[in-house]
Amino acid sequence: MGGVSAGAMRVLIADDHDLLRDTLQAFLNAEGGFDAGTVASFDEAVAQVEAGAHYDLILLDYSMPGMRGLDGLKRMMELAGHNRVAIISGTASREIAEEALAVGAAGFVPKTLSAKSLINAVRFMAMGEQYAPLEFMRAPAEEEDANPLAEMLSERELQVLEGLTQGKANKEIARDLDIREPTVKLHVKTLYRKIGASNRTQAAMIAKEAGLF
Amino acid sequence: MGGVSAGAMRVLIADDHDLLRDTLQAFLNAEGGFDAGTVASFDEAVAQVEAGAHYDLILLDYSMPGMRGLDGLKRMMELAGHNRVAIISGTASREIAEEALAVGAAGFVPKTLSAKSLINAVRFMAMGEQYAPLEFMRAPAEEEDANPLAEMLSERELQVLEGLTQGKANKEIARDLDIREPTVKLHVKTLYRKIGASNRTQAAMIAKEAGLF
DNA sequence: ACCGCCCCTATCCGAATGGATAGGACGCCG
DNA sequence: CGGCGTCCTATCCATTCGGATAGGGGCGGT
Repeated sequence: MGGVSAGAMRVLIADDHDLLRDTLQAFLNAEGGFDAGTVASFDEAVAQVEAGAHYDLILLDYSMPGMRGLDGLKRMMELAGHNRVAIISGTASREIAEEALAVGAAGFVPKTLSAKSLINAVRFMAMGEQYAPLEFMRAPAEEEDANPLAEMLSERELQVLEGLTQGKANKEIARDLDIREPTVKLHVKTLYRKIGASNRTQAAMIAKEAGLF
Repeated sequence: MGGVSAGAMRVLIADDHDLLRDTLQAFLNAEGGFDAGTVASFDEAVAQVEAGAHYDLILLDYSMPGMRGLDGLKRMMELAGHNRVAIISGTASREIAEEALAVGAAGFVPKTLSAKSLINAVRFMAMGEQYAPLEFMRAPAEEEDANPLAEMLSERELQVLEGLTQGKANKEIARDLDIREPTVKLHVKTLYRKIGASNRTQAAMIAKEAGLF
Protein backbone atom coordinates (compact mmCIF):
# COMPACT_ATOMS: atom_id res chain seq x y z
CA MET A 1 0.00 0.00 0.00
CA GLY A 2 1.80 3.10 -1.14
CA GLY A 3 1.52 5.18 1.97
CA VAL A 4 0.61 8.71 1.98
CA SER A 5 0.34 10.46 5.30
CA ALA A 6 -0.62 8.07 8.05
CA GLY A 7 -2.10 5.63 5.60
CA ALA A 8 -5.04 7.80 4.59
CA MET A 9 -7.02 6.01 1.92
CA ARG A 10 -6.56 7.61 -1.46
CA VAL A 11 -9.63 8.06 -3.58
CA LEU A 12 -9.92 9.50 -7.08
CA ILE A 13 -13.23 11.09 -8.03
CA ALA A 14 -13.83 11.43 -11.76
CA ASP A 15 -16.99 13.38 -12.49
CA ASP A 16 -17.80 16.23 -14.82
CA HIS A 17 -20.30 17.69 -12.40
CA ASP A 18 -17.97 20.06 -10.64
CA LEU A 19 -20.53 20.76 -8.00
CA LEU A 20 -20.75 17.22 -6.75
CA ARG A 21 -17.09 16.54 -7.32
CA ASP A 22 -15.83 19.45 -5.27
CA THR A 23 -18.27 19.13 -2.42
CA LEU A 24 -17.79 15.38 -2.31
CA GLN A 25 -14.04 15.77 -2.17
CA ALA A 26 -14.28 18.23 0.68
CA PHE A 27 -16.70 15.96 2.48
CA LEU A 28 -14.62 12.80 2.09
CA ASN A 29 -11.52 14.58 3.31
CA ALA A 30 -13.19 16.25 6.24
CA GLU A 31 -15.59 13.59 7.44
CA GLY A 32 -14.06 10.37 6.20
CA GLY A 33 -10.39 10.97 6.68
CA PHE A 34 -9.66 10.18 3.05
CA ASP A 35 -7.15 11.68 0.72
CA ALA A 36 -9.36 12.46 -2.23
CA GLY A 37 -8.23 13.70 -5.62
CA THR A 38 -10.49 14.79 -8.44
CA VAL A 39 -10.58 14.97 -12.22
CA ALA A 40 -13.35 16.15 -14.52
CA SER A 41 -13.17 13.61 -17.32
CA PHE A 42 -12.33 10.04 -18.09
CA ASP A 43 -9.22 10.99 -20.02
CA GLU A 44 -7.85 12.89 -17.08
CA ALA A 45 -8.44 9.88 -14.88
CA VAL A 46 -6.56 7.73 -17.36
CA ALA A 47 -3.71 10.20 -17.38
CA GLN A 48 -3.49 10.08 -13.60
CA VAL A 49 -3.27 6.33 -13.56
CA GLU A 50 -0.82 6.15 -16.44
CA ALA A 51 1.37 8.62 -14.58
CA GLY A 52 1.66 5.99 -11.89
CA ALA A 53 -0.66 7.46 -9.30
CA HIS A 54 -1.95 4.91 -6.86
CA TYR A 55 -5.48 5.01 -5.50
CA ASP A 56 -7.25 2.66 -3.17
CA LEU A 57 -10.41 3.42 -5.11
CA ILE A 58 -11.32 5.17 -8.32
CA LEU A 59 -14.87 6.47 -8.68
CA LEU A 60 -15.94 6.91 -12.30
CA ASP A 61 -19.08 8.82 -13.18
CA TYR A 62 -21.15 6.77 -15.58
CA SER A 63 -22.00 9.67 -17.82
CA MET A 64 -18.93 11.82 -18.14
CA PRO A 65 -16.90 12.87 -21.17
CA GLY A 66 -14.95 9.92 -22.53
CA MET A 67 -16.66 7.23 -20.48
CA ARG A 68 -18.80 5.79 -23.22
CA GLY A 69 -20.87 3.84 -20.74
CA LEU A 70 -19.21 0.81 -19.23
CA ASP A 71 -16.52 0.96 -21.87
CA GLY A 72 -14.58 3.34 -19.69
CA LEU A 73 -14.94 1.05 -16.72
CA LYS A 74 -13.44 -1.87 -18.61
CA ARG A 75 -10.61 0.19 -20.01
CA MET A 76 -9.79 1.63 -16.61
CA MET A 77 -9.77 -1.79 -14.99
CA GLU A 78 -7.40 -3.13 -17.61
CA LEU A 79 -5.19 -0.10 -17.30
CA ALA A 80 -4.66 -0.54 -13.58
CA GLY A 81 -5.46 -3.98 -12.38
CA HIS A 82 -4.45 -3.25 -8.83
CA ASN A 83 -6.53 -0.11 -8.48
CA ARG A 84 -10.11 -0.73 -7.48
CA VAL A 85 -12.62 0.92 -9.80
CA ALA A 86 -16.24 1.73 -9.04
CA ILE A 87 -19.07 3.40 -10.94
CA ILE A 88 -20.97 6.38 -9.60
CA SER A 89 -24.10 7.58 -11.33
CA GLY A 90 -27.22 9.63 -10.89
CA THR A 91 -29.15 8.14 -13.76
CA ALA A 92 -27.96 4.64 -14.58
CA SER A 93 -30.42 1.81 -14.25
CA ARG A 94 -30.20 -1.35 -12.22
CA GLU A 95 -29.26 -3.29 -15.34
CA ILE A 96 -26.20 -1.16 -15.84
CA ALA A 97 -25.26 -1.53 -12.21
CA GLU A 98 -25.48 -5.27 -12.49
CA GLU A 99 -23.40 -5.35 -15.62
CA ALA A 100 -20.79 -3.15 -13.98
CA LEU A 101 -20.54 -5.52 -11.04
CA ALA A 102 -20.50 -8.48 -13.41
CA VAL A 103 -17.42 -7.22 -15.22
CA GLY A 104 -15.68 -6.78 -11.90
CA ALA A 105 -16.29 -3.22 -10.78
CA ALA A 106 -15.52 -2.57 -7.12
CA GLY A 107 -19.02 -1.30 -6.73
CA PHE A 108 -21.88 0.81 -7.94
CA VAL A 109 -22.79 4.03 -6.14
CA PRO A 110 -26.02 5.83 -7.07
CA LYS A 111 -26.03 9.53 -6.35
CA THR A 112 -29.14 9.04 -4.34
CA LEU A 113 -26.98 7.53 -1.63
CA SER A 114 -26.56 9.59 1.51
CA ALA A 115 -23.18 11.14 2.14
CA LYS A 116 -22.80 9.13 5.30
CA SER A 117 -23.49 5.88 3.51
CA LEU A 118 -21.05 6.85 0.82
CA ILE A 119 -18.20 7.11 3.26
CA ASN A 120 -18.95 3.63 4.47
CA ALA A 121 -19.28 2.36 0.94
CA VAL A 122 -15.99 3.91 -0.13
CA ARG A 123 -14.22 2.44 2.87
CA PHE A 124 -15.85 -0.92 2.15
CA MET A 125 -14.79 -0.90 -1.49
CA ALA A 126 -11.28 0.30 -0.73
CA MET A 127 -10.94 -2.69 1.54
CA GLY A 128 -11.48 -4.94 -1.43
CA GLU A 129 -15.17 -5.69 -1.06
CA GLN A 130 -17.75 -5.29 -3.79
CA TYR A 131 -20.46 -2.79 -2.98
CA ALA A 132 -23.93 -1.92 -4.23
CA PRO A 133 -26.88 -0.51 -2.29
CA LEU A 134 -29.30 -3.33 -1.72
CA GLU A 135 -32.41 -1.21 -1.97
CA PHE A 136 -31.25 0.00 -5.37
CA MET A 137 -30.61 -3.50 -6.66
CA ARG A 138 -33.72 -4.98 -5.21
CA ALA A 139 -36.47 -2.42 -5.60
CA PRO A 140 -36.51 -1.92 -9.34
CA ALA A 141 -36.00 -5.63 -9.85
CA GLU A 142 -38.40 -5.69 -12.75
CA GLU A 143 -39.63 -2.20 -13.40
CA GLU A 144 -38.05 -0.80 -16.52
CA ASP A 145 -40.54 -2.72 -18.60
CA ALA A 146 -43.44 -1.44 -16.52
CA ASN A 147 -44.55 0.94 -19.21
CA PRO A 148 -48.08 1.76 -18.22
CA LEU A 149 -48.91 1.25 -21.87
CA ALA A 150 -47.20 -2.06 -22.47
CA GLU A 151 -49.04 -3.47 -19.50
CA MET A 152 -52.52 -2.93 -20.83
CA LEU A 153 -51.82 -4.20 -24.33
CA SER A 154 -51.76 -7.79 -25.46
CA GLU A 155 -48.79 -9.27 -27.27
CA ARG A 156 -50.39 -8.87 -30.68
CA GLU A 157 -51.52 -5.34 -29.99
CA LEU A 158 -47.97 -4.39 -29.10
CA GLN A 159 -46.67 -5.86 -32.33
CA VAL A 160 -49.30 -3.97 -34.27
CA LEU A 161 -48.51 -0.78 -32.38
CA GLU A 162 -44.88 -1.17 -33.32
CA GLY A 163 -45.93 -1.35 -36.93
CA LEU A 164 -47.91 1.85 -36.49
CA THR A 165 -44.89 3.67 -35.10
CA GLN A 166 -43.06 2.73 -38.28
CA GLY A 167 -45.74 4.29 -40.41
CA LYS A 168 -46.76 0.99 -41.91
CA ALA A 169 -50.15 0.34 -43.47
CA ASN A 170 -52.44 -2.31 -42.05
CA LYS A 171 -51.70 -4.50 -45.05
CA GLU A 172 -47.96 -4.35 -44.40
CA ILE A 173 -48.39 -5.12 -40.74
CA ALA A 174 -50.58 -8.07 -41.65
CA ARG A 175 -47.91 -9.42 -43.94
CA ASP A 176 -45.17 -8.94 -41.37
CA LEU A 177 -47.11 -10.73 -38.66
CA ASP A 178 -48.55 -13.28 -41.05
CA ILE A 179 -52.17 -12.58 -40.16
CA ARG A 180 -55.07 -11.22 -42.26
CA GLU A 181 -55.62 -7.53 -42.61
CA PRO A 182 -59.03 -7.50 -40.87
CA THR A 183 -57.32 -8.87 -37.80
CA VAL A 184 -54.83 -6.07 -37.85
CA LYS A 185 -57.66 -3.59 -38.11
CA LEU A 186 -59.27 -5.14 -35.06
CA HIS A 187 -56.09 -4.88 -33.02
CA VAL A 188 -55.63 -1.32 -34.17
CA LYS A 189 -59.12 -0.40 -33.11
CA THR A 190 -58.90 -2.04 -29.70
CA LEU A 191 -55.52 -0.55 -28.92
CA TYR A 192 -56.88 2.87 -29.83
CA ARG A 193 -59.42 2.49 -27.05
CA LYS A 194 -56.84 1.21 -24.61
CA ILE A 195 -54.33 4.00 -25.06
CA GLY A 196 -56.76 6.76 -25.89
CA ALA A 197 -55.88 7.41 -29.51
CA SER A 198 -58.26 8.24 -32.30
CA ASN A 199 -56.03 7.52 -35.27
CA ARG A 200 -52.78 5.77 -36.07
CA THR A 201 -50.63 8.83 -35.94
CA GLN A 202 -51.80 9.66 -32.44
CA ALA A 203 -51.22 6.06 -31.43
CA ALA A 204 -47.70 6.20 -32.82
CA MET A 205 -46.93 9.43 -31.01
CA ILE A 206 -48.31 8.11 -27.75
CA ALA A 207 -46.16 5.01 -28.05
CA LYS A 208 -43.12 7.11 -28.84
CA GLU A 209 -43.92 9.43 -25.96
CA ALA A 210 -44.05 6.46 -23.62
CA GLY A 211 -40.61 5.44 -24.74
CA LEU A 212 -41.88 2.35 -26.46
CA PHE A 213 -39.83 0.86 -29.29
CA MET B 1 -21.77 23.95 11.96
CA GLY B 2 -24.79 25.45 13.58
CA GLY B 3 -23.32 28.91 13.47
CA VAL B 4 -26.41 30.61 12.17
CA SER B 5 -25.17 34.12 12.49
CA ALA B 6 -27.76 36.83 12.52
CA GLY B 7 -27.75 37.55 8.84
CA ALA B 8 -26.91 34.12 7.46
CA MET B 9 -28.66 33.58 4.16
CA ARG B 10 -31.11 30.73 4.28
CA VAL B 11 -31.05 28.30 1.38
CA LEU B 12 -33.24 25.27 0.79
CA ILE B 13 -31.80 22.48 -1.33
CA ALA B 14 -34.35 20.10 -2.81
CA ASP B 15 -32.68 17.18 -4.58
CA ASP B 16 -33.23 13.46 -4.47
CA HIS B 17 -29.54 12.78 -4.92
CA ASP B 18 -28.60 12.51 -1.28
CA LEU B 19 -24.95 12.54 -2.12
CA LEU B 20 -24.95 15.90 -3.76
CA ARG B 21 -27.51 17.30 -1.38
CA ASP B 22 -25.62 16.43 1.78
CA THR B 23 -22.19 17.41 0.57
CA LEU B 24 -23.52 20.59 -0.95
CA GLN B 25 -25.24 21.52 2.27
CA ALA B 26 -22.07 20.96 4.26
CA PHE B 27 -20.09 22.95 1.73
CA LEU B 28 -22.45 25.90 1.62
CA ASN B 29 -22.54 26.07 5.38
CA ALA B 30 -18.80 25.72 5.83
CA GLU B 31 -17.45 27.73 2.94
CA GLY B 32 -20.23 30.11 2.10
CA GLY B 33 -21.58 31.02 5.49
CA PHE B 34 -25.07 30.02 4.50
CA ASP B 35 -27.77 28.39 6.54
CA ALA B 36 -28.74 25.54 4.26
CA GLY B 37 -31.62 23.17 4.77
CA THR B 38 -32.38 20.17 2.63
CA VAL B 39 -35.29 18.05 1.46
CA ALA B 40 -35.32 15.07 -0.87
CA SER B 41 -38.45 15.72 -2.91
CA PHE B 42 -40.61 18.45 -4.31
CA ASP B 43 -43.45 17.66 -1.96
CA GLU B 44 -41.23 18.07 1.04
CA ALA B 45 -40.11 21.42 -0.27
CA VAL B 46 -43.73 22.45 -0.65
CA ALA B 47 -44.43 21.32 2.90
CA GLN B 48 -41.56 23.43 4.19
CA VAL B 49 -42.82 26.53 2.46
CA GLU B 50 -46.41 25.94 3.42
CA ALA B 51 -45.28 25.59 7.01
CA GLY B 52 -44.13 29.17 6.73
CA ALA B 53 -40.39 28.63 6.46
CA HIS B 54 -38.59 31.54 4.87
CA TYR B 55 -35.66 31.07 2.54
CA ASP B 56 -33.61 33.59 0.66
CA LEU B 57 -33.31 31.00 -2.09
CA ILE B 58 -34.87 27.66 -2.93
CA LEU B 59 -32.91 25.33 -5.22
CA LEU B 60 -35.11 22.79 -6.99
CA ASP B 61 -33.60 19.84 -8.80
CA TYR B 62 -35.11 19.63 -12.26
CA SER B 63 -35.55 15.88 -12.17
CA MET B 64 -36.72 14.97 -8.71
CA PRO B 65 -39.83 13.19 -7.49
CA GLY B 66 -42.83 15.47 -7.86
CA MET B 67 -41.19 18.15 -9.94
CA ARG B 68 -42.72 17.24 -13.29
CA GLY B 69 -40.29 19.43 -15.14
CA LEU B 70 -40.92 23.14 -14.88
CA ASP B 71 -44.35 22.48 -13.48
CA GLY B 72 -42.84 22.29 -10.03
CA LEU B 73 -41.00 25.54 -10.56
CA LYS B 74 -44.19 27.36 -11.45
CA ARG B 75 -46.10 25.86 -8.56
CA MET B 76 -43.37 26.71 -6.11
CA MET B 77 -43.16 30.28 -7.33
CA GLU B 78 -46.89 30.74 -6.93
CA LEU B 79 -46.80 29.16 -3.53
CA ALA B 80 -44.23 31.55 -2.17
CA GLY B 81 -43.98 34.68 -4.17
CA HIS B 82 -41.44 36.28 -1.87
CA ASN B 83 -39.09 33.32 -1.84
CA ARG B 84 -36.62 33.19 -4.73
CA VAL B 85 -36.71 29.91 -6.61
CA ALA B 86 -33.99 28.50 -8.87
CA ILE B 87 -33.51 25.33 -10.87
CA ILE B 88 -30.54 23.04 -10.46
CA SER B 89 -29.94 20.23 -12.87
CA GLY B 90 -27.35 17.87 -14.20
CA THR B 91 -29.11 17.02 -17.42
CA ALA B 92 -31.48 19.79 -18.49
CA SER B 93 -30.85 21.49 -21.80
CA ARG B 94 -30.33 25.11 -22.60
CA GLU B 95 -33.93 25.37 -23.80
CA ILE B 96 -35.21 24.33 -20.42
CA ALA B 97 -32.89 26.77 -18.72
CA GLU B 98 -34.20 29.56 -20.90
CA GLU B 99 -37.79 28.65 -20.25
CA ALA B 100 -37.13 28.51 -16.53
CA LEU B 101 -35.66 32.00 -16.61
CA ALA B 102 -38.51 33.18 -18.81
CA VAL B 103 -41.13 32.18 -16.28
CA GLY B 104 -39.24 34.05 -13.61
CA ALA B 105 -36.88 31.59 -11.95
CA ALA B 106 -34.16 33.18 -9.86
CA GLY B 107 -31.66 31.26 -11.89
CA PHE B 108 -30.48 28.07 -13.50
CA VAL B 109 -27.58 26.13 -12.01
CA PRO B 110 -26.09 23.21 -13.95
CA LYS B 111 -24.36 20.63 -11.83
CA THR B 112 -21.27 21.07 -13.92
CA LEU B 113 -20.72 24.34 -12.11
CA SER B 114 -17.79 24.44 -9.75
CA ALA B 115 -18.52 24.57 -6.05
CA LYS B 116 -16.83 27.92 -5.82
CA SER B 117 -18.93 29.37 -8.60
CA LEU B 118 -22.02 27.99 -6.99
CA ILE B 119 -21.45 29.91 -3.80
CA ASN B 120 -21.17 33.09 -5.81
CA ALA B 121 -24.23 32.17 -7.82
CA VAL B 122 -26.30 31.42 -4.73
CA ARG B 123 -25.27 34.68 -3.15
CA PHE B 124 -26.06 36.48 -6.38
CA MET B 125 -29.49 34.95 -6.65
CA ALA B 126 -30.32 35.43 -2.99
CA MET B 127 -29.60 39.12 -3.53
CA GLY B 128 -32.42 39.23 -6.04
CA GLU B 129 -30.47 38.86 -9.27
CA GLN B 130 -31.20 36.36 -11.99
CA TYR B 131 -28.37 33.94 -12.64
CA ALA B 132 -27.31 31.53 -15.35
CA PRO B 133 -23.82 30.47 -16.41
CA LEU B 134 -22.97 32.30 -19.58
CA GLU B 135 -20.94 29.52 -21.11
CA PHE B 136 -23.88 27.19 -20.66
CA MET B 137 -26.33 29.57 -22.28
CA ARG B 138 -24.02 30.61 -25.06
CA ALA B 139 -22.33 27.44 -26.25
CA PRO B 140 -25.29 25.60 -27.77
CA ALA B 141 -26.77 28.96 -28.67
CA GLU B 142 -27.56 28.34 -32.29
CA GLU B 143 -27.44 24.69 -33.14
CA GLU B 144 -30.67 23.11 -32.01
CA ASP B 145 -32.70 25.20 -34.43
CA ALA B 146 -30.66 24.22 -37.47
CA ASN B 147 -32.98 21.33 -38.17
CA PRO B 148 -32.19 20.16 -41.63
CA LEU B 149 -35.90 19.53 -41.96
CA ALA B 150 -37.21 22.91 -40.93
CA GLU B 151 -34.94 24.47 -43.50
CA MET B 152 -36.46 22.78 -46.51
CA LEU B 153 -40.08 23.35 -45.55
CA SER B 154 -42.12 26.46 -46.08
CA GLU B 155 -43.92 28.19 -43.24
CA ARG B 156 -47.26 26.63 -44.09
CA GLU B 157 -45.79 23.20 -44.52
CA LEU B 158 -44.27 23.41 -41.07
CA GLN B 159 -47.60 24.39 -39.56
CA VAL B 160 -49.26 21.50 -41.33
CA LEU B 161 -46.52 19.14 -40.21
CA GLU B 162 -47.08 20.22 -36.65
CA GLY B 163 -50.72 19.29 -37.05
CA LEU B 164 -49.67 15.89 -38.31
CA THR B 165 -47.52 15.29 -35.25
CA GLN B 166 -50.60 15.93 -33.17
CA GLY B 167 -52.52 13.27 -35.00
CA LYS B 168 -54.95 15.76 -36.47
CA ALA B 169 -57.01 15.13 -39.58
CA ASN B 170 -56.62 17.36 -42.62
CA LYS B 171 -59.98 18.88 -41.86
CA GLU B 172 -58.91 19.85 -38.36
CA ILE B 173 -55.67 21.34 -39.59
CA ALA B 174 -57.59 23.33 -42.18
CA ARG B 175 -59.86 24.73 -39.51
CA ASP B 176 -56.95 25.59 -37.23
CA LEU B 177 -55.06 27.40 -39.95
CA ASP B 178 -58.22 28.87 -41.48
CA ILE B 179 -57.59 27.49 -44.94
CA ARG B 180 -59.55 24.96 -47.07
CA GLU B 181 -58.94 21.29 -46.72
CA PRO B 182 -57.68 20.80 -50.29
CA THR B 183 -54.91 23.23 -49.49
CA VAL B 184 -53.92 21.23 -46.48
CA LYS B 185 -53.81 18.12 -48.60
CA LEU B 186 -51.52 19.89 -51.02
CA HIS B 187 -49.11 20.91 -48.27
CA VAL B 188 -49.24 17.42 -46.87
CA LYS B 189 -48.39 15.89 -50.18
CA THR B 190 -45.53 18.26 -50.94
CA LEU B 191 -43.99 17.92 -47.52
CA TYR B 192 -44.09 14.16 -47.89
CA ARG B 193 -41.83 14.48 -50.89
CA LYS B 194 -39.55 16.92 -49.15
CA ILE B 195 -38.91 14.85 -46.05
CA GLY B 196 -39.25 11.43 -47.60
CA ALA B 197 -42.42 10.22 -45.94
CA SER B 198 -45.14 8.17 -47.57
CA ASN B 199 -47.91 8.75 -45.06
CA ARG B 200 -48.78 11.05 -42.18
CA THR B 201 -47.58 8.76 -39.45
CA GLN B 202 -44.16 8.50 -41.01
CA ALA B 203 -44.09 12.24 -41.44
CA ALA B 204 -44.96 12.70 -37.78
CA MET B 205 -42.28 10.27 -36.65
CA ILE B 206 -39.66 11.91 -38.85
CA ALA B 207 -40.54 15.30 -37.43
CA LYS B 208 -40.39 13.93 -33.89
CA GLU B 209 -37.12 12.19 -34.64
CA ALA B 210 -35.67 15.47 -35.84
CA GLY B 211 -36.63 17.09 -32.56
CA LEU B 212 -39.28 19.26 -34.16
CA PHE B 213 -42.16 20.55 -32.06
C1' DA C 1 -41.89 41.07 -68.35
C1' DC C 2 -40.93 36.47 -67.43
C1' DC C 3 -39.75 32.79 -64.27
C1' DG C 4 -39.65 30.39 -60.06
C1' DC C 5 -41.53 29.77 -55.63
C1' DC C 6 -44.99 29.85 -52.36
C1' DC C 7 -49.64 30.02 -51.15
C1' DC C 8 -54.39 29.28 -52.04
C1' DT C 9 -58.49 26.58 -54.24
C1' DA C 10 -60.73 22.85 -56.66
C1' DT C 11 -62.17 18.12 -58.60
C1' DC C 12 -61.67 13.15 -59.43
C1' DC C 13 -60.47 8.57 -58.11
C1' DG C 14 -58.59 4.48 -55.97
C1' DA C 15 -56.95 2.93 -51.72
C1' DA C 16 -56.64 3.01 -46.83
C1' DT C 17 -58.66 3.87 -42.55
C1' DG C 18 -62.04 3.99 -38.52
C1' DG C 19 -66.04 1.90 -36.68
C1' DA C 20 -69.72 -1.47 -36.06
C1' DT C 21 -71.03 -6.10 -35.89
C1' DA C 22 -70.65 -11.23 -35.90
C1' DG C 23 -68.57 -15.12 -35.60
C1' DG C 24 -65.01 -19.40 -34.45
C1' DA C 25 -60.94 -21.34 -31.80
C1' DC C 26 -58.19 -21.64 -27.90
C1' DG C 27 -56.69 -21.79 -22.99
C1' DC C 28 -57.74 -20.71 -18.17
C1' DC C 29 -60.40 -20.88 -14.03
C1' DG C 30 -64.21 -21.43 -10.95
C1' DC D 1 -68.65 -28.18 -17.78
C1' DG D 2 -69.55 -23.19 -18.70
C1' DG D 3 -67.93 -18.61 -18.66
C1' DC D 4 -64.21 -15.40 -19.84
C1' DG D 5 -60.53 -13.32 -22.17
C1' DT D 6 -57.49 -13.39 -26.10
C1' DC D 7 -56.59 -14.06 -30.67
C1' DC D 8 -58.09 -14.92 -35.17
C1' DT D 9 -61.29 -14.06 -39.29
C1' DA D 10 -64.84 -11.74 -41.87
C1' DT D 11 -68.23 -8.24 -44.02
C1' DC D 12 -70.34 -3.65 -44.49
C1' DC D 13 -70.06 1.24 -44.72
C1' DA D 14 -68.81 6.15 -44.22
C1' DT D 15 -64.88 8.86 -44.01
C1' DT D 16 -60.29 9.98 -44.75
C1' DC D 17 -56.07 9.73 -47.19
C1' DG D 18 -52.75 9.75 -50.99
C1' DG D 19 -52.01 11.03 -55.60
C1' DA D 20 -52.87 13.31 -60.02
C1' DT D 21 -54.22 17.29 -62.34
C1' DA D 22 -55.57 22.18 -63.14
C1' DG D 23 -56.04 26.36 -62.05
C1' DG D 24 -55.23 31.73 -59.88
C1' DG D 25 -52.64 35.24 -57.16
C1' DG D 26 -48.58 37.34 -55.03
C1' DC D 27 -43.60 38.33 -54.67
C1' DG D 28 -38.73 38.61 -55.66
C1' DG D 29 -34.99 38.02 -58.82
C1' DT D 30 -33.22 37.95 -63.75
